[in-house]
Amino acid sequence: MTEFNLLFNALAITEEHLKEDIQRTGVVQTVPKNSFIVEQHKYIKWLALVISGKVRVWQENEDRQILLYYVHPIQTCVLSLSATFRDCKSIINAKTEEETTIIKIPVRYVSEWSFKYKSWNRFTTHSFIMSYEDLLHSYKNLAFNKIDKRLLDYLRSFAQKNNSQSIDLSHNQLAKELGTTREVVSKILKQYELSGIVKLKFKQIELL
Amino acid sequence: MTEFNLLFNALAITEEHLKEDIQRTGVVQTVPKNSFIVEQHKYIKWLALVISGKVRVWQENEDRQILLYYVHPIQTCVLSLSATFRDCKSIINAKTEEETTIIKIPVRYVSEWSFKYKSWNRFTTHSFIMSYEDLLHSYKNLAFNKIDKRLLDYLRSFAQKNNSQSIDLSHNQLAKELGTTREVVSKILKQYELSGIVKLKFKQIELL
DNA sequence: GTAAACCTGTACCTTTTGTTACAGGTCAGA
DNA sequence: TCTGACCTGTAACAAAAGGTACAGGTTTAC
Repeated sequence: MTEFNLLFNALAITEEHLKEDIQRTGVVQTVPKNSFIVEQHKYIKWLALVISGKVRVWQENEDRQILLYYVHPIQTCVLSLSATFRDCKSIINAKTEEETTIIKIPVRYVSEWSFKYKSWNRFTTHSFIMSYEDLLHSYKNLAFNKIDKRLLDYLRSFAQKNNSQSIDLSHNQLAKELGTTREVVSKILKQYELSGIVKLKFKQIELL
Repeated sequence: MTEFNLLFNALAITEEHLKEDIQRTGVVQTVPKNSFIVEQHKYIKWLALVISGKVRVWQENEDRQILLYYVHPIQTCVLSLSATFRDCKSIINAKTEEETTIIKIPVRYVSEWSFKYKSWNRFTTHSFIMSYEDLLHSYKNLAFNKIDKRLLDYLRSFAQKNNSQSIDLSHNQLAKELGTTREVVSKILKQYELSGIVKLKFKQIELL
């Protein structure tokens, strides 16, 4: 099955004209691990739809960074979506975490289609809503929870998403996801290990 | 000018059919100060468009709360917008801060129109984008800045929005906007007063 | 097989933020 | 004018989070 067909199926796209439009204007591209898809302060020219692989989206300061979300198949980075509706610079970074295949669509079509094709309208709207609610949850989490809880939450949701009880991340990586520092993560994890909640290995954390 | 016409002007709505639809299905309502427009965990049945007045939107925990944003004329609470696309319970609270006139639109029309009418599509999309970016800024702010800076930022943007150098809020109210406690706000403000950045009065802070 | 790069653990200290407790000020309404 | 509700200031303390420093483990690439 072609990448395009995968996309059409996943988004429940039935309109033949939309299919044609996407196939005519979209570009299939496979990018290696650790490539930037979107870079802070740069203009967004394409909407990237992830077909396979994984993309990490985050914000950064001088010395810290914080995860916003991951883009999995078949999703799009809602921020490039938003940029498509008014030409603007990116306020986030997005980088592949593994080899990733995307379909790139020039931004100017994205809003045009949202009025022209019902399924595209549904897709963009739905993406916005989901992303907004995700961000809202993150915001609430950040505002009200201490890092020990945020860390455990992160580990659990990571485990759930990957359908495995072990998390293959270094303390440093975890710190960056949560916007804190390595030492803090090490300390908390050690606490959790002493409480019998996790088991620590090299670059791996096992949830018990 | 009627409330409806105010709305049509502000949103640049030209389609006569859309105007008719809005007038037929919308309900103009003036609600007193401190009324709930949306309540956490309750179903959202209407999309409220603020015509005049001001609505505060926030999230809360057991003992804390944090401001999300204010809805001013002519805007809508993007969360009720998102709720309209899939029947769901509210995850936020919204309350009038002064007497407020709204136009309520039953949720089922909102998504329908976004495909039917170009200007409505533009309006909903635009609302989403703006709100998303606002929230993203808040998130970054919360993640990377200490409360003293967040407080000062808040005061300055408040002053700017109200076009006045004095902020008529108690320390307690400020604490709730920022998700912290009254004592912390008092201490920081006193620091700023000693540094000559603000002047403190009863229920009023003047930016110098 | 070895160096360089990265990972983990931990002790100690500092800064930031929150808590408790209390004293006194301001204001609106009875 | 008195009262109760709310506001402000502040000290002393506690908890949370971050920073510094260092010791030693693991992995990868040459």
